[in-house]
Amino acid sequence: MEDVPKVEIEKVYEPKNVEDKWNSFWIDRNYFHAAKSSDKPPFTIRYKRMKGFNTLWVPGTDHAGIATQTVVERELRKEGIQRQDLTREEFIKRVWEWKELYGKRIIEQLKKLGASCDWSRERFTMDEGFSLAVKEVFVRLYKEGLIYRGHYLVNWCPRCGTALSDLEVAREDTKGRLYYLKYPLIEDDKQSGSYITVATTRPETMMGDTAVAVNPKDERYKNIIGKEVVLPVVNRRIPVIADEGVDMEMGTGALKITPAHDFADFEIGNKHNLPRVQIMDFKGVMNENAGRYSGLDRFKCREKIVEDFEKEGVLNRVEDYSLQLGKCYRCSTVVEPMLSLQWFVRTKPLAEPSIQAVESSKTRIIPEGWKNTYFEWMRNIRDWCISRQIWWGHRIPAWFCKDCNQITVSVDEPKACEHCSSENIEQETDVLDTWFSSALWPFGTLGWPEQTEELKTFYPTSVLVTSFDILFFWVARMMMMGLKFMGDVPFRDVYIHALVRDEKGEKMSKTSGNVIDPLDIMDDYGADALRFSLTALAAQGRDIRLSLPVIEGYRNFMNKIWNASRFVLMNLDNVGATRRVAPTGLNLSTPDKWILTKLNRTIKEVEDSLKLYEFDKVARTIYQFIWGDFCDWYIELVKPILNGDDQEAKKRTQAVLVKVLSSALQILSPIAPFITEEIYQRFREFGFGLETPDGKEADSIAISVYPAFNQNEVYEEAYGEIEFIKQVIVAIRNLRAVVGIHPSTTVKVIIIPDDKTVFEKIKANENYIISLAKASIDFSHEEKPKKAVAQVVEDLQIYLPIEGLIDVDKEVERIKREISKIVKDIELSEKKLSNQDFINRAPEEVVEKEKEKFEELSIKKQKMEEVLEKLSKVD
RNA sequence: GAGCGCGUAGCUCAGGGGGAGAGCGCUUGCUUGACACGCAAGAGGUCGCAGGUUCAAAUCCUGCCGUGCUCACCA
Repeated sequence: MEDVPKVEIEKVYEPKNVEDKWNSFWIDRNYFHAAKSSDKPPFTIRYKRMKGFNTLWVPGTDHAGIATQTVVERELRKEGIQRQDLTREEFIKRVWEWKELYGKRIIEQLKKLGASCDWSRERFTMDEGFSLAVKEVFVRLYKEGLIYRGHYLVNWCPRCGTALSDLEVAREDTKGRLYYLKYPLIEDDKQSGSYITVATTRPETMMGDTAVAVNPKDERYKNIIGKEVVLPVVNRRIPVIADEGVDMEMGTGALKITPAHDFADFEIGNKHNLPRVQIMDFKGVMNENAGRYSGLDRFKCREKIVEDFEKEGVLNRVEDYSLQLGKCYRCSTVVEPMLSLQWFVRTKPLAEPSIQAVESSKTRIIPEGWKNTYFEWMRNIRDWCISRQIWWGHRIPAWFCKDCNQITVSVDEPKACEHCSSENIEQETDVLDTWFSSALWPFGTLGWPEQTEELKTFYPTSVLVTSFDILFFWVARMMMMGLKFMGDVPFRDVYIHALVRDEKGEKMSKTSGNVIDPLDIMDDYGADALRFSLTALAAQGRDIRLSLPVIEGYRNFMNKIWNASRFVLMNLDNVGATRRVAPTGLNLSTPDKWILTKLNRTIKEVEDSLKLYEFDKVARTIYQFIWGDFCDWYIELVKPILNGDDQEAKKRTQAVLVKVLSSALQILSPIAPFITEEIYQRFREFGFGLETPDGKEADSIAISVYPAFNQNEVYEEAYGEIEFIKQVIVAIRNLRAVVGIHPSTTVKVIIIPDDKTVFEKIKANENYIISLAKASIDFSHEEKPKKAVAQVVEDLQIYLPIEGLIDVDKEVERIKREISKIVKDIELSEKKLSNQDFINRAPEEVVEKEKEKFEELSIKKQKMEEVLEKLSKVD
């Protein structure tokens, strides 16, 4: 007792005391810094680093154009300032100031989580270098004709005051109304008194109608094709045209055409050369083309016009109608299709190679199910509107000439128009879609357009880990740009991880206020507990429901690891002697062999699962090994040795303990880096350092060599033996519980083995049974006990004699229940074995296994019946 | 409308043609020389419903019911 080492370790693991310390330790030591070039293949994450790869994780953020501008504008408004009160430069300065203050949240979260990014390479899409790449890409695409400018109908957010891409419009189920409007028919140049009725959800757009379309096959309208109707309110005459695209079943079969405010109508308008009448301005307010409604907001206008129509008899009827309304994904304002001059990317030529790359698995998408979603989008891709009418973002590098009206596109600011040499030029005020710049991330962050060493080393990257909701926004577009400008895919693997939802399964969002801030969780439970929870719940193809009880459970697991380590450390006396002893050469005990076998199988399973991105399996495997095998059994099996006098055995056990725990910590380290580092550093103080790839002692577990599966440490026989002994121990504990014996009382059990091998197996492990089941064993071959409860393990009968009274009836019931369970299984097994088809058609090993099972069950049944008979005789 | 996914213990979820699993919760007993954020022993399930394929189906197929998501210009 005197030489118990002076180990001072807290009973409960406190993440707060260690996490920040190790984070700055890792970063100061440059452990996450990637070599510019290396002969080692690159990959990300801690696991690969421990496997000796040159790893790089580039951290960074995009500038979130519209969202950020919106927030900053709101801040300014609190000061009574409108954006327009400032110059563009002043405003952008304000955005940068805001970004410096609040834009670090994500980075903070990442750092706190212990993300092993190379922080010296942190990038921001608005950085100078990255901006250069953006301009370069724009210019090249423009020169190739893949970017064009034109007057088209685009999705317009009247609140944000900018065009949006198709992806930035969210469709939402909305309750609306279907209004039936009567348009008077013109005959012989005057109103005939008859009408044609059209149905619309947007009656206010009628002022922009330039035709009514019907299906040429529609008998109802055949005779009025080519005639005219007169639009109420504006009194404009418009033709009735025929178009095959009109669905005769929908509405009235007559479709009002508003080319300037509806995408489908725009197409029909083009086909028939219809004029486009724009009836509202960019704020959604009706303009002079709206006649007496001019100046009204579009929704107010609708109310008013419906009211008027009702009075004037234009309105035939109104029906409730549910529709999918497009809304701005940033502010939920109803999007308005608007005619305007915008910049577009011609996407088809870029999509083609991106489709092929995934078809040929040059890039793999994991889980595979997402491939279809990717293909679906890529194959139906439409041109991408990339111009935004905001200030925060990459200003489009195009200059308009006021003399010749031509455009000059250039990376550097031009002095004069390249067409007429006029110096009277002005830069485009629009900026680019944020995603246009994010699309360049994989090469833009590595120094492109310069051909840097980093590009050569790390492009194509190994893996992108991301969420499905930006599969199109980001992944698809990185694919297009990567293939276009680097001639190769941006990443080999795309791992689509689960979306984290709240405990009710709802998507977290700021508006519904159910966001759990990871920083808060880490504050309460530690970063490792959060990391482990997310890993354990990361089953492929399923979202994560994050709830506090789950995190608490894994916090407890961290504490368990802490205490197991505490136990091992407290038992490391004679440090010098056991230091760095490889357990393989020692005279190992059966439990030693058993735990080493388990360890190696665990390592193998973990690595196999990692390769398949099955992170949940990785977590479960490690959890089971550390808690279920190492703590519950190995430590318990070994306690008597550590407390005993056999010095040799003690040293051997210490060596195995350290070896197994170290390896377990290593495979856990990529998931729980903080606690494993803390424990590792304490082990180092005792002289148990791990090695780096070049054979030096590792200053950090994060750079130690990941343990490898070792076939020489797999001991089948010892493994089976301990598994058997475990069953015996559980059986005895069960008997104790049934009878209600106090845990501290030692009992005597009678074990009746049928053959010598079994007897020897028990005998050899008697000590373990004694200490783990608090039982002494009496091998009485002849005499079965008079008064006892019993259990059967395989062909082994275990009796616990009873001194006092037990409820014999209850015990008989219990055994009978157990027997009937066995009988059921036997019957099932028998049925199979007597089925000729089964014998003939099932694989041999399955039949063999079934026979063995039948044997086992039969023996067990027989033994149980003996026990029952015995018990029944007790009065 | 099209596509994808999910219905397994009270809850959260693994598994995935040949003996129903884990964590939490629950019951019972424990200040056990690492840990009560713990230890030990238990209870708990026609694997959504109905057909089909197969020697064998919780697992594969079809349909249905429920549920979630993504995409789509249908008035």
